[in-house]
Amino acid sequence: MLVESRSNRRPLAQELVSRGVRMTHQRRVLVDIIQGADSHLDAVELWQRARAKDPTINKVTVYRTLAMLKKYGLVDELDLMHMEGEKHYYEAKTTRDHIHLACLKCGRIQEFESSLFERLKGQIERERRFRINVVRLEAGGLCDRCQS
Amino acid sequence: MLVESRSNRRPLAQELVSRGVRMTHQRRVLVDIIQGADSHLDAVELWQRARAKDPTINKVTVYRTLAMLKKYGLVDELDLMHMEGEKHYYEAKTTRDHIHLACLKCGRIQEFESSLFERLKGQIERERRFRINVVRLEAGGLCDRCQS
DNA sequence: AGCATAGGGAGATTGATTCGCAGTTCCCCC
DNA sequence: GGGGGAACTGCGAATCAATCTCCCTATGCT
Repeated sequence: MLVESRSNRRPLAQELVSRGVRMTHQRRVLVDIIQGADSHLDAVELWQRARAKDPTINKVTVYRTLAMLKKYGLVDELDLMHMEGEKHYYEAKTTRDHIHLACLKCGRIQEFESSLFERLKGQIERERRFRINVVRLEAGGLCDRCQS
Repeated sequence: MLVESRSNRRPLAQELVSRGVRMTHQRRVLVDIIQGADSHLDAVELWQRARAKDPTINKVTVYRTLAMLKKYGLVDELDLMHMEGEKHYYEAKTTRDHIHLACLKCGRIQEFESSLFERLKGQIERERRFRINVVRLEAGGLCDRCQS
């Protein structure tokens, strides 16, 4: 894991170039989609959107690019409680970790930030001397709209 | 991936019967293994241990039993940061949720409990009116032994 | 522009999990 | 202490995401 702190929302493409990563046409297309996405994308959805811009982009390239972004700590990989199959979802990493709340009834995904979460991470690092690289907190249940 | 043994609940088999679930020979074998396990088991490991007791038990039955236990909220499903492949790990649900810390270097899994975690869950339920059924918090990084 | 090499395309492959169906077992009730 | 019948299991095949291999192409440096 080559995770380093990253300034807030600098374009991913620019970020990669500054780290000496070769910027290919395919990577630029993929990275732009991830950054501009309105929702959490899985690999196949990402592939389909990429093909709309460039029909030659291969699914394997999508996986390779995602693995590369993960390696540099530029995306987070989510399971979203495996609500549909075992696929993974991806989002551009933000400066602050957040929690994903998955409604098991309607499928809506909410995000939640909390200073308690930050304190909890600090407690883990202190009490266990564990250096956290990546953390994932997901909750499954019923959202406000789906109760009663 | 060693974990303290968890007999802090009544036997799973008994729990299932009291819920009106049919107790078959296969389920008894599987549930006993899960309950007595010294580590987090994946489906195939569980299957192999079950076959040692009853060679006819089929892998599919393992998956079906795990799905059933999940449905009743009697086991937790873990990803352990997908350290080796995409398989899932299972543990009998304990009375208190805990965090899994996965060392990305040596593979050791530690468990961590915290009242901050409980407070965080409470905050989510209050502020978002979200009823949490199941929650999973995993952190990947370097354990104390693997630093420096 | 030319070169060395990292990156990409295509199809086959793996590995975990699920499906369809036929045969079997548990367990409620007499 | 047997049915009866729904629930469960075994088995082989199917699915689905993700990965590998082989070979060709394009990027970034000079």
